[in-house]
Amino acid sequence: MKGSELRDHIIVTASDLFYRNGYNSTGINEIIQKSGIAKATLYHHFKSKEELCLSYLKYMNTKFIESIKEYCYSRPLTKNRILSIFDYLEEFFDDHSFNGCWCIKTVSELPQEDKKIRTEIQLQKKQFIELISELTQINFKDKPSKYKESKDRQIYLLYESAVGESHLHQMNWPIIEAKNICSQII
Amino acid sequence: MKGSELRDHIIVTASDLFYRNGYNSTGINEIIQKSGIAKATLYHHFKSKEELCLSYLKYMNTKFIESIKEYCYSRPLTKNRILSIFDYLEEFFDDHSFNGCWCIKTVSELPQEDKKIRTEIQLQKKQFIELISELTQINFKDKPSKYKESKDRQIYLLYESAVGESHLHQMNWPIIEAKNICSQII
DNA sequence: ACACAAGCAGACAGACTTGTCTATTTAGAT
DNA sequence: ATCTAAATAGACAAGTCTGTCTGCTTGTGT
Repeated sequence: MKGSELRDHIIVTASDLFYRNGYNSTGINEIIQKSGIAKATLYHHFKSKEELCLSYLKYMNTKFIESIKEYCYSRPLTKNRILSIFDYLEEFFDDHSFNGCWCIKTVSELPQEDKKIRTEIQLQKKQFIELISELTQINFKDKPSKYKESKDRQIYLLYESAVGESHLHQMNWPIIEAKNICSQII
Repeated sequence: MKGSELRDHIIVTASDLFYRNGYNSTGINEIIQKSGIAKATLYHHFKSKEELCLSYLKYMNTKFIESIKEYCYSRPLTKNRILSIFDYLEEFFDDHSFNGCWCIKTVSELPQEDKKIRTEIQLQKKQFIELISELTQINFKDKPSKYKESKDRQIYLLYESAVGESHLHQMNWPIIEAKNICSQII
Protein backbone atom coordinates (compact mmCIF):
# COMPACT_ATOMS: atom_id res chain seq x y z
CA MET A 1 0.00 0.00 0.00
CA LYS A 2 1.37 3.39 -0.99
CA GLY A 3 1.69 6.22 1.52
CA SER A 4 -1.43 8.17 0.66
CA GLU A 5 -3.44 4.97 0.26
CA LEU A 6 -2.40 3.91 3.72
CA ARG A 7 -3.41 7.28 5.09
CA ASP A 8 -6.87 6.88 3.56
CA HIS A 9 -7.07 3.36 4.89
CA ILE A 10 -6.43 4.64 8.40
CA ILE A 11 -9.08 7.32 7.99
CA VAL A 12 -11.68 4.83 6.77
CA THR A 13 -10.97 2.43 9.62
CA ALA A 14 -10.93 5.16 12.25
CA SER A 15 -14.09 6.73 10.85
CA ASP A 16 -15.98 3.50 11.15
CA LEU A 17 -14.92 3.14 14.78
CA PHE A 18 -15.49 6.78 15.72
CA TYR A 19 -18.93 6.84 14.15
CA ARG A 20 -20.02 3.49 15.55
CA ASN A 21 -18.54 3.58 19.03
CA GLY A 22 -17.80 7.26 19.66
CA TYR A 23 -14.68 9.36 19.61
CA ASN A 24 -13.61 9.07 23.22
CA SER A 25 -14.50 5.40 23.45
CA THR A 26 -12.25 4.60 20.51
CA GLY A 27 -8.62 4.36 21.55
CA ILE A 28 -5.57 4.75 19.39
CA ASN A 29 -4.64 1.15 20.10
CA GLU A 30 -7.97 -0.08 18.75
CA ILE A 31 -7.49 1.95 15.59
CA ILE A 32 -4.02 0.61 14.87
CA GLN A 33 -5.10 -2.91 15.66
CA LYS A 34 -8.12 -2.77 13.32
CA SER A 35 -6.04 -1.00 10.67
CA GLY A 36 -3.25 -3.54 10.97
CA ILE A 37 -0.60 -0.86 11.29
CA ALA A 38 1.99 0.17 13.84
CA LYS A 39 1.45 3.02 16.24
CA ALA A 40 4.43 4.91 14.89
CA THR A 41 2.87 4.73 11.42
CA LEU A 42 -0.29 6.37 12.64
CA TYR A 43 1.63 9.17 14.28
CA HIS A 44 3.67 9.51 11.12
CA HIS A 45 0.52 10.38 9.17
CA PHE A 46 -1.38 12.29 11.89
CA LYS A 47 0.24 14.45 14.46
CA SER A 48 -2.47 13.74 17.05
CA LYS A 49 -5.79 12.01 17.63
CA GLU A 50 -7.51 15.35 17.16
CA GLU A 51 -6.08 15.68 13.66
CA LEU A 52 -7.39 12.23 12.89
CA CYS A 53 -10.77 13.34 14.20
CA LEU A 54 -10.76 16.25 11.79
CA SER A 55 -9.98 13.88 8.92
CA TYR A 56 -12.82 11.65 10.07
CA LEU A 57 -15.31 14.51 9.98
CA LYS A 58 -14.15 15.64 6.56
CA TYR A 59 -14.29 12.11 5.21
CA MET A 60 -17.84 11.56 6.46
CA ASN A 61 -18.98 14.87 5.05
CA THR A 62 -17.43 14.33 1.63
CA LYS A 63 -19.00 10.89 1.36
CA PHE A 64 -22.36 12.23 2.51
CA ILE A 65 -22.50 15.26 0.23
CA GLU A 66 -21.45 13.26 -2.84
CA SER A 67 -23.90 10.51 -2.09
CA ILE A 68 -26.95 12.68 -1.34
CA LYS A 69 -26.22 14.90 -4.34
CA GLU A 70 -26.19 11.93 -6.65
CA TYR A 71 -29.41 10.66 -5.10
CA CYS A 72 -31.35 13.92 -5.28
CA TYR A 73 -30.13 15.15 -8.65
CA SER A 74 -31.40 11.97 -10.24
CA ARG A 75 -34.94 13.08 -9.32
CA PRO A 76 -37.00 15.17 -11.76
CA LEU A 77 -36.49 18.90 -11.49
CA THR A 78 -39.75 19.84 -9.82
CA LYS A 79 -40.72 21.68 -6.69
CA ASN A 80 -40.88 18.33 -4.94
CA ARG A 81 -37.30 17.43 -5.67
CA ILE A 82 -36.21 18.78 -2.31
CA LEU A 83 -38.36 16.17 -0.58
CA SER A 84 -35.99 13.49 -1.79
CA ILE A 85 -33.51 14.43 0.94
CA PHE A 86 -35.91 12.70 3.32
CA ASP A 87 -36.16 9.66 1.08
CA TYR A 88 -32.40 9.53 1.08
CA LEU A 89 -32.39 9.71 4.87
CA GLU A 90 -34.91 6.90 5.14
CA GLU A 91 -32.66 4.63 3.10
CA PHE A 92 -29.72 5.64 5.26
CA PHE A 93 -31.80 4.99 8.37
CA ASP A 94 -32.69 1.48 7.22
CA ASP A 95 -29.01 0.82 6.63
CA HIS A 96 -27.43 -0.93 9.60
CA SER A 97 -24.61 1.63 9.66
CA PHE A 98 -26.84 4.59 10.55
CA ASN A 99 -25.86 6.11 13.85
CA GLY A 100 -27.12 9.68 13.84
CA CYS A 101 -25.23 12.85 12.98
CA TRP A 102 -21.47 12.57 13.35
CA CYS A 103 -21.17 16.30 13.91
CA ILE A 104 -23.52 16.37 16.86
CA LYS A 105 -22.00 13.23 18.30
CA THR A 106 -18.48 14.56 18.07
CA VAL A 107 -19.23 18.04 19.34
CA SER A 108 -20.98 16.51 22.33
CA GLU A 109 -17.86 14.61 23.30
CA LEU A 110 -15.40 17.47 23.07
CA PRO A 111 -14.82 20.44 25.37
CA GLN A 112 -16.27 23.71 24.09
CA GLU A 113 -12.80 25.18 23.74
CA ASP A 114 -12.03 22.96 20.76
CA LYS A 115 -12.42 25.60 18.08
CA LYS A 116 -10.89 23.62 15.20
CA ILE A 117 -13.53 20.93 15.37
CA ARG A 118 -16.39 23.36 15.96
CA THR A 119 -15.55 25.54 12.97
CA GLU A 120 -15.18 22.49 10.73
CA ILE A 121 -18.64 21.34 11.78
CA GLN A 122 -20.22 24.73 11.25
CA LEU A 123 -18.60 24.77 7.82
CA GLN A 124 -20.12 21.40 6.98
CA LYS A 125 -23.57 22.57 8.00
CA LYS A 126 -23.24 25.67 5.87
CA GLN A 127 -22.23 23.46 2.97
CA PHE A 128 -25.33 21.35 3.50
CA ILE A 129 -27.59 24.40 3.58
CA GLU A 130 -25.93 25.41 0.32
CA LEU A 131 -26.90 22.06 -1.15
CA ILE A 132 -30.48 22.56 -0.02
CA SER A 133 -30.39 25.97 -1.62
CA GLU A 134 -29.39 24.41 -4.93
CA LEU A 135 -32.17 21.86 -4.69
CA THR A 136 -34.80 24.54 -4.09
CA GLN A 137 -33.76 26.79 -6.96
CA ILE A 138 -37.05 26.09 -8.68
CA ASN A 139 -39.07 26.81 -5.55
CA PHE A 140 -39.63 30.35 -4.21
CA LYS A 141 -38.53 31.83 -7.53
CA ASP A 142 -40.81 34.85 -7.46
CA LYS A 143 -40.05 35.61 -3.82
CA PRO A 144 -37.31 37.89 -2.46
CA SER A 145 -33.96 36.24 -1.76
CA LYS A 146 -34.41 36.81 1.97
CA TYR A 147 -37.50 34.66 1.82
CA LYS A 148 -35.72 31.81 0.05
CA GLU A 149 -32.85 31.97 2.50
CA SER A 150 -35.30 31.64 5.34
CA LYS A 151 -37.04 28.69 3.69
CA ASP A 152 -33.78 26.90 3.05
CA ARG A 153 -32.85 27.23 6.68
CA GLN A 154 -36.23 25.87 7.69
CA ILE A 155 -35.78 22.82 5.50
CA TYR A 156 -32.34 22.38 6.99
CA LEU A 157 -33.84 22.39 10.48
CA LEU A 158 -36.35 19.76 9.47
CA TYR A 159 -33.68 17.50 8.08
CA GLU A 160 -31.49 17.85 11.12
CA SER A 161 -34.26 16.96 13.53
CA ALA A 162 -35.21 14.01 11.35
CA VAL A 163 -31.66 12.68 11.64
CA GLY A 164 -31.31 13.26 15.35
CA GLU A 165 -34.71 12.10 16.48
CA SER A 166 -34.97 9.02 14.29
CA HIS A 167 -31.68 7.98 15.81
CA LEU A 168 -32.73 8.81 19.35
CA HIS A 169 -36.08 7.00 19.20
CA GLN A 170 -34.82 4.28 16.89
CA MET A 171 -37.92 4.80 14.78
CA ASN A 172 -38.60 6.40 11.43
CA TRP A 173 -41.59 8.57 12.28
CA PRO A 174 -39.42 11.67 12.72
CA ILE A 175 -38.31 11.33 9.11
CA ILE A 176 -41.87 10.94 7.89
CA GLU A 177 -43.18 13.84 9.94
CA ALA A 178 -40.30 16.12 8.95
CA LYS A 179 -41.01 15.33 5.31
CA ASN A 180 -44.69 16.10 5.90
CA ILE A 181 -43.86 19.51 7.32
CA CYS A 182 -41.47 20.16 4.47
CA SER A 183 -44.09 19.42 1.84
CA GLN A 184 -46.34 21.93 3.58
CA ILE A 185 -43.88 24.78 3.51
CA ILE A 186 -42.42 24.45 0.01
CA MET B 1 -26.65 19.13 55.95
CA LYS B 2 -29.05 16.20 56.29
CA GLY B 3 -28.55 13.01 54.30
CA SER B 4 -31.10 13.65 51.57
CA GLU B 5 -30.09 17.30 51.34
CA LEU B 6 -26.51 16.26 50.81
CA ARG B 7 -27.59 13.83 48.11
CA ASP B 8 -29.40 16.65 46.31
CA HIS B 9 -26.40 18.90 46.73
CA ILE B 10 -24.20 16.31 45.02
CA ILE B 11 -26.69 15.98 42.17
CA VAL B 12 -26.87 19.73 41.63
CA THR B 13 -23.09 20.09 41.60
CA ALA B 14 -22.56 17.09 39.34
CA SER B 15 -25.33 18.22 37.00
CA ASP B 16 -23.71 21.59 36.52
CA LEU B 17 -20.40 19.95 35.65
CA PHE B 18 -21.89 17.23 33.44
CA TYR B 19 -24.00 19.70 31.49
CA ARG B 20 -21.27 22.29 31.12
CA ASN B 21 -18.21 20.13 30.47
CA GLY B 22 -19.63 16.77 29.44
CA TYR B 23 -20.12 13.46 31.19
CA ASN B 24 -16.86 11.75 30.31
CA SER B 25 -14.81 14.88 30.80
CA THR B 26 -16.08 15.25 34.34
CA GLY B 27 -14.25 13.00 36.76
CA ILE B 28 -15.42 11.78 40.13
CA ASN B 29 -12.58 13.66 41.76
CA GLU B 30 -13.75 16.93 40.27
CA ILE B 31 -17.28 16.31 41.50
CA ILE B 32 -16.23 15.60 45.09
CA GLN B 33 -13.87 18.53 45.10
CA LYS B 34 -16.53 20.99 43.87
CA SER B 35 -19.12 19.45 46.17
CA GLY B 36 -16.77 19.65 49.14
CA ILE B 37 -17.40 16.04 50.12
CA ALA B 38 -15.35 12.89 50.52
CA LYS B 39 -15.22 10.21 47.87
CA ALA B 40 -16.66 7.59 50.18
CA THR B 41 -19.65 9.86 50.75
CA LEU B 42 -20.38 10.01 47.07
CA TYR B 43 -20.22 6.25 46.76
CA HIS B 44 -22.40 5.95 49.82
CA HIS B 45 -25.19 7.83 48.01
CA PHE B 46 -24.59 6.53 44.47
CA LYS B 47 -23.36 3.07 43.67
CA SER B 48 -21.60 4.21 40.51
CA LYS B 49 -20.97 7.16 38.23
CA GLU B 50 -23.67 5.84 35.92
CA GLU B 51 -26.26 6.04 38.70
CA LEU B 52 -25.22 9.63 39.29
CA CYS B 53 -25.65 10.23 35.58
CA LEU B 54 -29.20 8.94 35.76
CA SER B 55 -29.91 11.29 38.66
CA TYR B 56 -28.44 14.14 36.64
CA LEU B 57 -30.75 13.47 33.72
CA LYS B 58 -33.79 13.20 35.97
CA TYR B 59 -32.88 16.39 37.78
CA MET B 60 -32.45 18.36 34.56
CA ASN B 61 -35.72 17.05 33.20
CA THR B 62 -37.72 17.80 36.34
CA LYS B 63 -36.36 21.34 36.47
CA PHE B 64 -37.05 21.84 32.77
CA ILE B 65 -40.60 20.50 32.73
CA GLU B 66 -41.62 22.46 35.81
CA SER B 67 -40.09 25.63 34.49
CA ILE B 68 -41.47 25.48 30.95
CA LYS B 69 -44.90 24.48 32.24
CA GLU B 70 -45.01 27.51 34.49
CA TYR B 71 -43.89 29.73 31.63
CA CYS B 72 -46.35 28.48 29.04
CA TYR B 73 -49.38 28.07 31.25
CA SER B 74 -49.16 31.73 32.18
CA ARG B 75 -49.94 32.58 28.56
CA PRO B 76 -53.56 33.07 27.41
CA LEU B 77 -55.33 29.92 26.35
CA THR B 78 -55.37 30.47 22.60
CA LYS B 79 -54.18 28.51 19.60
CA ASN B 80 -50.94 30.47 19.79
CA ARG B 81 -50.13 29.37 23.31
CA ILE B 82 -47.97 26.54 21.98
CA LEU B 83 -45.67 29.08 20.35
CA SER B 84 -44.53 30.16 23.78
CA ILE B 85 -42.30 27.09 24.02
CA PHE B 86 -40.03 28.86 21.55
CA ASP B 87 -40.13 32.07 23.57
CA TYR B 88 -39.12 30.04 26.57
CA LEU B 89 -36.25 28.55 24.61
CA GLU B 90 -35.07 31.96 23.49
CA GLU B 91 -34.82 33.09 27.08
CA PHE B 92 -32.97 29.91 27.96
CA PHE B 93 -30.67 30.45 24.99
CA ASP B 94 -29.80 33.96 26.11
CA ASP B 95 -28.99 32.59 29.52
CA HIS B 96 -25.27 31.91 29.87
CA SER B 97 -25.97 28.42 31.16
CA PHE B 98 -27.52 27.16 27.91
CA ASN B 99 -25.53 24.29 26.48
CA GLY B 100 -27.89 22.36 24.22
CA CYS B 101 -29.89 19.25 24.99
CA TRP B 102 -28.52 17.18 27.87
CA CYS B 103 -30.13 14.06 26.50
CA ILE B 104 -28.44 14.26 23.13
CA LYS B 105 -25.16 15.22 24.71
CA THR B 106 -25.22 12.31 27.13
CA VAL B 107 -26.39 9.69 24.66
CA SER B 108 -23.60 10.75 22.30
CA GLU B 109 -21.00 10.03 24.93
CA LEU B 110 -22.21 6.61 25.99
CA PRO B 111 -21.95 3.25 24.24
CA GLN B 112 -25.16 2.11 22.57
CA GLU B 113 -25.43 -0.82 24.96
CA ASP B 114 -26.30 1.46 27.86
CA LYS B 115 -30.01 0.68 27.97
CA LYS B 116 -30.76 2.32 31.34
CA ILE B 117 -29.74 5.76 30.12
CA ARG B 118 -31.35 5.36 26.71
CA THR B 119 -34.74 4.36 28.10
CA GLU B 120 -34.67 7.22 30.61
CA ILE B 121 -34.04 9.65 27.77
CA GLN B 122 -36.77 8.22 25.59
CA LEU B 123 -39.08 8.51 28.58
CA GLN B 124 -38.20 12.18 29.01
CA LYS B 125 -38.91 12.89 25.35
CA LYS B 126 -42.27 11.16 25.60
CA GLN B 127 -43.04 13.27 28.63
CA PHE B 128 -42.19 16.41 26.70
CA ILE B 129 -44.42 15.39 23.79
CA GLU B 130 -47.14 14.86 26.37
CA LEU B 131 -46.63 18.44 27.55
CA ILE B 132 -46.91 19.68 23.98
CA SER B 133 -50.09 17.68 23.64
CA GLU B 134 -51.56 19.45 26.67
CA LEU B 135 -50.59 22.83 25.27
CA THR B 136 -52.31 22.12 21.94
CA GLN B 137 -55.57 20.90 23.41
CA ILE B 138 -57.33 23.91 21.93
CA ASN B 139 -55.79 23.39 18.49
CA PHE B 140 -56.88 20.58 16.12
CA LYS B 141 -60.06 20.07 18.16
CA ASP B 142 -62.28 19.11 15.27
CA LYS B 143 -59.67 16.78 13.74
CA PRO B 144 -59.23 13.06 14.38
CA SER B 145 -56.90 12.14 17.25
CA LYS B 146 -54.40 10.63 14.81
CA TYR B 147 -54.09 14.04 13.22
CA LYS B 148 -53.42 15.76 16.53
CA GLU B 149 -50.86 13.14 17.49
CA SER B 150 -49.05 13.77 14.25
CA LYS B 151 -49.08 17.53 14.76
CA ASP B 152 -47.79 17.24 18.29
CA ARG B 153 -44.89 15.17 17.08
CA GLN B 154 -44.16 17.73 14.39
CA ILE B 155 -44.03 20.52 16.94
CA TYR B 156 -41.76 18.37 19.06
CA LEU B 157 -39.38 17.96 16.11
CA LEU B 158 -39.31 21.70 15.58
CA TYR B 159 -38.46 22.36 19.19
CA GLU B 160 -35.73 19.75 19.23
CA SER B 161 -34.01 21.13 16.16
CA ALA B 162 -34.30 24.64 17.57
CA VAL B 163 -32.44 23.51 20.69
CA GLY B 164 -29.77 21.55 18.89
CA GLU B 165 -29.06 23.93 16.05
CA SER B 166 -29.11 27.15 18.06
CA HIS B 167 -26.51 25.51 20.24
CA LEU B 168 -24.43 24.24 17.33
CA HIS B 169 -24.37 27.53 15.43
CA GLN B 170 -24.33 29.67 18.57
CA MET B 171 -27.05 31.78 17.01
CA ASN B 172 -30.76 32.16 17.62
CA TRP B 173 -32.06 31.96 14.06
CA PRO B 174 -32.93 28.26 14.43
CA ILE B 175 -35.31 29.18 17.24
CA ILE B 176 -36.92 31.92 15.21
CA GLU B 177 -37.28 29.77 12.09
CA ALA B 178 -38.63 26.82 14.05
CA LYS B 179 -41.21 29.10 15.60
CA ASN B 180 -42.10 30.40 12.14
CA ILE B 181 -42.72 26.91 10.87
CA CYS B 182 -44.74 26.09 13.94
CA SER B 183 -47.02 29.06 13.47
CA GLN B 184 -47.64 27.86 9.93
CA ILE B 185 -48.71 24.37 10.87
CA ILE B 186 -50.90 25.04 13.92
C1' DA C 1 23.99 -2.00 -5.44
C1' DC C 2 23.03 1.32 -2.24
C1' DA C 3 20.57 4.86 0.27
C1' DC C 4 16.75 6.62 2.33
C1' DA C 5 12.12 6.77 3.56
C1' DA C 6 8.43 4.27 5.53
C1' DG C 7 6.80 0.45 7.52
C1' DC C 8 6.82 -2.85 11.75
C1' DA C 9 6.48 -4.37 17.00
C1' DG C 10 6.07 -3.06 21.26
C1' DA C 11 8.11 -1.09 25.58
C1' DC C 12 7.56 2.91 28.13
C1' DA C 13 6.37 7.51 30.33
C1' DG C 14 3.13 10.06 32.50
C1' DA C 15 -1.17 11.28 33.29
C1' DC C 16 -5.55 10.20 33.75
C1' DT C 17 -9.87 7.10 35.20
C1' DT C 18 -13.40 4.67 38.60
C1' DG C 19 -14.07 2.47 42.58
C1' DT C 20 -12.37 0.27 47.23
C1' DC C 21 -10.63 0.50 51.59
C1' DT C 22 -8.80 1.99 56.10
C1' DA C 23 -8.90 4.74 59.93
C1' DT C 24 -10.77 8.58 62.21
C1' DT C 25 -14.21 12.03 63.55
C1' DT C 26 -18.71 13.95 63.85
C1' DA C 27 -23.63 14.21 64.89
C1' DG C 28 -28.23 12.68 66.10
C1' DA C 29 -31.49 9.41 68.39
C1' DT C 30 -32.84 6.67 72.05
C1' DA D 1 -24.60 9.07 77.98
C1' DT D 2 -24.06 5.77 74.77
C1' DC D 3 -24.55 3.72 70.33
C1' DT D 4 -24.95 3.83 65.50
C1' DA D 5 -24.86 5.70 61.10
C1' DA D 6 -22.69 8.86 58.19
C1' DA D 7 -19.35 11.95 57.34
C1' DT D 8 -14.10 12.92 56.68
C1' DA D 9 -9.21 12.48 54.13
C1' DG D 10 -6.67 10.23 51.24
C1' DA D 11 -3.88 6.09 49.92
C1' DC D 12 -4.32 2.54 46.76
C1' DA D 13 -5.56 -0.94 43.08
C1' DA D 14 -6.14 -1.86 38.50
C1' DG D 15 -7.02 -0.23 34.63
C1' DT D 16 -7.39 3.29 30.85
C1' DC D 17 -5.58 6.73 27.77
C1' DT D 18 -2.26 9.43 24.30
C1' DG D 19 1.98 10.05 22.54
C1' DT D 20 7.25 9.02 22.28
C1' DC D 21 10.97 6.32 21.45
C1' DT D 22 14.12 2.48 20.12
C1' DG D 23 15.51 -1.05 17.14
C1' DC D 24 14.63 -3.68 13.24
C1' DT D 25 12.81 -4.78 8.50
C1' DT D 26 11.00 -3.84 4.11
C1' DG D 27 10.61 -1.65 -0.38
C1' DT D 28 11.50 1.75 -4.03
C1' DG D 29 14.21 5.09 -6.88
C1' DT D 30 18.43 6.21 -8.74
